[in-house]
Amino acid sequence: MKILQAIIRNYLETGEPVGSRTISKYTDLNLSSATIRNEMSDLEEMGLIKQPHTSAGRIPTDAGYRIYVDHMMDDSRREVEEMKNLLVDKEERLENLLQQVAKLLADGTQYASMISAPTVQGNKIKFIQLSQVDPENILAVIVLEKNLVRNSLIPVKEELTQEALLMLNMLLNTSLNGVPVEQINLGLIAAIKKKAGVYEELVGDVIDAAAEAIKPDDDLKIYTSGATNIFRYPELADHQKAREILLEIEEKGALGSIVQERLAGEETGIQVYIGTESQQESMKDLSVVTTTYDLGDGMKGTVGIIGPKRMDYDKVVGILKDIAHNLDDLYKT
Amino acid sequence: MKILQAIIRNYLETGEPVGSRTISKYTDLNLSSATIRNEMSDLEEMGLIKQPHTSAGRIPTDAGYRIYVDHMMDDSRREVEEMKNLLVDKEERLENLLQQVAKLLADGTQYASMISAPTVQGNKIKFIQLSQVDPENILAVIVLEKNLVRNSLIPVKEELTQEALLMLNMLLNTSLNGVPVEQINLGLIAAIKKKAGVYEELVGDVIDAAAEAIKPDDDLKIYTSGATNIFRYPELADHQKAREILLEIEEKGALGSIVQERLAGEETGIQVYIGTESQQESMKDLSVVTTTYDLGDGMKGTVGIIGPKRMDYDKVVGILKDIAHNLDDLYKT
DNA sequence: TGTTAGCACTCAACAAAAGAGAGTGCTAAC
DNA sequence: GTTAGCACTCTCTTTTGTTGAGTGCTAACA
Repeated sequence: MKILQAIIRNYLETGEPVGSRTISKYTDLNLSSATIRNEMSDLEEMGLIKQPHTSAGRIPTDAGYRIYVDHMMDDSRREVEEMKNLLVDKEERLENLLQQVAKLLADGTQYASMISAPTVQGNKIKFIQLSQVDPENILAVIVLEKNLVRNSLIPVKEELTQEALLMLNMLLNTSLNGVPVEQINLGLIAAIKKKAGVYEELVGDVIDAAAEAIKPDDDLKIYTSGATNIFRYPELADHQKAREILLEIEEKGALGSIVQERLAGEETGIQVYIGTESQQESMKDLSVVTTTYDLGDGMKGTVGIIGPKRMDYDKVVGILKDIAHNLDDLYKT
Repeated sequence: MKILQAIIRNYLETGEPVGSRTISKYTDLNLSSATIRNEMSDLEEMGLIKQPHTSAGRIPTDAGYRIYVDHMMDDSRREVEEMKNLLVDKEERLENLLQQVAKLLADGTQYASMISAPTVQGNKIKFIQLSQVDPENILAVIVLEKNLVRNSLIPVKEELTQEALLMLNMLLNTSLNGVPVEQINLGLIAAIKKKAGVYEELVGDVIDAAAEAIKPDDDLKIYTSGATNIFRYPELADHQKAREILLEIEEKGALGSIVQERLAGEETGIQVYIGTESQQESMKDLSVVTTTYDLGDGMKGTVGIIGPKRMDYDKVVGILKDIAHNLDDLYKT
């Protein structure tokens, strides 16, 4: 239905309810406003558009947006050029990179953005080393494939001898090298402990620390940017709403669920949540567009845009694809 | 002047301009409204209070708040009990701790809060170790006093021999052990390089990496929380203002300057910036109360509360002192 | 001299009333 | 199937009063 498309297009731009007159005038359909009105009636009956009040124009419903996103989006309209060369520098620290990407997205789209730290799934241990840092502490350094480095300080009762350290290092490396993080289980731990002899306890500590260091860190860390952009959209800028939305973005609760949902699922393309589709009460006036990026070797994360329901889906989808693509390439040099 | 105190107290509570009648009624001064009016005239002339418009009550000016903060605050009124046992758990990762503290502050005060990561000033190197992680990379682990661990991956052209590594480790440790980070200068580097012989280049890389790893990381990292609390205060919740303030908090520009100012100065107590006193246009409707915390060995940071000018200074100062105290103790076990 | 009562005046805030304008649904004609 | 015309609805804006809090000033009082 060309008319639905026209209505949504117009509403995306202005944010105002659009009336029959406007459509009749500013499209090349060459239909009078009366005809449009009839059609509108039908569309309303189908639940694709609605009137905020009698004698106002129509605005799209969530279902209406859905149709638009699924069938009517014009991929050629993508205005990605501006961001094409965004040059995600290979930043020293992942954290900064993510924050930078979030900012980039927010600035580029004028919406709010989020990006989750990649989860380290199926990452393998590549190198372990214990060193006596001072008489009371041993430093365990664990390097994973993809050169992720973690370290942990382990207090010890007494200083270890040079030989003991050497022995333990050897032991740990031979037993854990190439083992995926998830596969470190009690059985394996027990086996290694046994071989450690007197240092059983210490080895237990080291493995615990390793597990600890790897898991909960980036667990569900989400970086956001451009939250204040919501003030650009009058329909969201109202006190009550703005407050709720900002709180949501700050606390990241709803975003967390979305990210988890994304990571759990197998789907890897663009996903669009319109209004209540995200199951989150606080998101009812927002749309969230997400996609998955993949740093390789199971390091996946989610990146997305949060904006008003009347967001420029074409543009956002384009930009997200771009970013995800860039991130995908980043570590595959 | 008891009257000024009464006016400010009242205004802090209500946020509404306070009239002569109110003061006359709800204080134990036993003065009629007429008298109060006369006094108010004087206070206005002195620039301590002002009227938003004729026929409205008076509100304090920045100067008025200043007087209050400097001379009239009632320390006994502190309502810190609620937070007394806040139990800042010794979190694994500093970052989480700081974020947690920020949230605690925001929740406890109902204002926005900020905390800067501690700057590592005068921290000394305690331990350095190079290890061959894989054929192309060497991992440099640097441990500082206070057990701050940094690491950096250095690409190398060819694998080093066991002996070479041992030699370099020995060299680096003997030359850099106990050296404050700031004192690593070109002269020192040259001297070490010379001793490194064939590995001159590699050593240079390591030291560069070390310097790199230590400095810019936590440099001016600021964690904030509770930004949305500003919506609680009608005088800030207006679109335009709220947006500016939230943007400021998100971007952290102004906060950064304040933190730097604090760290540069020698003062270590509570500091209150009222309105324009912070030199930041965007802060003109806000007050910022900060204090410095000290994790020991020169690891200092700034923690503060950002709120409306009519914030409950007594309470905020109390809580901040408490938090700073807790943080001070944290690492001094 | 400091305090108080009284009064006229000002001005924001609220509410009711009056238009204006946009948009609709429906009917009748093309 | 499309269009013109018209009465009707409802929001939004503007206007006009009205109210009430609060002031400044003057004159009386202790």
